[in-house]
Amino acid sequence: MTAIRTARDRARAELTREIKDEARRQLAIDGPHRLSLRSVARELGMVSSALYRYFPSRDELLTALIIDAYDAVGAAAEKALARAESEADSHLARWQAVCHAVRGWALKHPHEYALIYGSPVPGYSAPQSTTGPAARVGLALFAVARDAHAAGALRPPGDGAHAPAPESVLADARRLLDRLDVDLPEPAAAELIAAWAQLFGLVSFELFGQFANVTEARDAFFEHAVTRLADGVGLVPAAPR
Amino acid sequence: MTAIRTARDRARAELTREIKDEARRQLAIDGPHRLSLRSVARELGMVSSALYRYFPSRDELLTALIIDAYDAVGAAAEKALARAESEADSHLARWQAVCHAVRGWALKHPHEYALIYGSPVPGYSAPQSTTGPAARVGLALFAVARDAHAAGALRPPGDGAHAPAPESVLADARRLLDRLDVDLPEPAAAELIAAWAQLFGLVSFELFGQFANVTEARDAFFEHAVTRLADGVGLVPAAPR
DNA sequence: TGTACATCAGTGAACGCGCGTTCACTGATGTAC
DNA sequence: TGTACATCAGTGAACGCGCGTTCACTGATGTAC
Repeated sequence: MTAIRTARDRARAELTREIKDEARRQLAIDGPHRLSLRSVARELGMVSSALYRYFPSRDELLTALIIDAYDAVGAAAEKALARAESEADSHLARWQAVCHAVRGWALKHPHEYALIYGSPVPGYSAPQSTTGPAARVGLALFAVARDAHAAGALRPPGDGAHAPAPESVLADARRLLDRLDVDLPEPAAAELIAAWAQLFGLVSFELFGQFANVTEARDAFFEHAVTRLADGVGLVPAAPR
Repeated sequence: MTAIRTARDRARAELTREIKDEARRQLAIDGPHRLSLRSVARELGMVSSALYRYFPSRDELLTALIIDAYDAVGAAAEKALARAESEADSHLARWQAVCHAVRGWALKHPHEYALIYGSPVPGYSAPQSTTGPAARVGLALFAVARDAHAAGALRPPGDGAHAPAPESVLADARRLLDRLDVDLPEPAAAELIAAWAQLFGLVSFELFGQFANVTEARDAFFEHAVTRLADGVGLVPAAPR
């Protein structure tokens, strides 16, 4: 039923994929705003109007690419996490693995990264359908913290001397924890949200050229910065024994 | 000589400004890639070819806007710092003042912010002339740390239990400190570079919509995150007495 | 202070381009009986 | 298994649009003597 499809269905799925692949290829060269249905069609040897059998408009094609990009970076993060878990790495190592996966994917797909974490495409507002895929990286980070907490490897809140988060911030954290059904102290969740945003600050600055003339040891810098982020969240450097 | 200009010169300066103002206005509505010389000219009641007396190409106009934007956010940061200094605020308060100025400017000028901290404009690589203005916010942050260090209000490196930065990262920090002629421990400079990038990660996530459904207490969240960043750099919460 | 010439701002027409989207159509594939 | 009809993919032409940039031009402003 659902497994065996007609020839038409298979052809349709394949062509949909080819259209997106070609669009991605052009994205990687020209950036999102030069992506045109006509040139995608041209490259595929079709007439431009034929694409309308697959995507009702240019914006819908862009949306599909955005969702795919979120899914790709999310999958990379999840895969890195799964590998680190299976290798029984420390919680810190898992955190680092997720962060490195994000950066690695970004360096490999700079234009797709820019599409989702750069300026929003003008006149275009991301539809609801993107929010699920967009959450995956954040969820991977939450999973690391949750597991560390469950294992007693998360520094308890109030341990450091730093200022506590105000109540309104903790309330946001609580709402999020409830929605995700994750067990984590609220202060840690608040730090994690900040770390999540800051992780992408590091990646974006590197990718968008802000580090030119500032940092050359990019790998080492990122590794160190990410370790410090983990520290801020409360992941202790080595598992306690 | 340089002060008194001919009528032609004054008219030229004024029109150059008006062109940029109108371009900025369109930027704020449509985003950078829809910015067209023709529509700017139209709005100013000129013929499109007339703009070529002022900017040799569309890209040059964009470059001018980019430089102006860097200068604007840099000036906002510097002004906030100067005010905090004159009010003899604590070093932490100065840090917060600079960060808030950046966020405030960004919220007020989202498209200009996206122009400089969002995706690089495709096919366009920022010329050398942008690097000076682009550095101003970072320099303001460095100034805060430098003054704190001079006043003995910077936590000495190695004080916390966190992992030290690797040598390659410290070397980058040293080169930067030399170039800027700033006296600061290398580890602190390394943390500061990371904090600088992370600050923009926070602002970008807020501005580009990643915080939707995550954080509602935006002001409090930012304030707290920025205080934690200062902590990471070594700015002690209150001036010691 | 006046004149002759050089510089510059702005015009209007044109070139050549690519774009998104619509629409009536043909021919192939799928479905119901 | 065969036929009649419905569905769908892809075509080709067309609509209407806006864009960056060039160029020869006119008329105003500035400069040198």
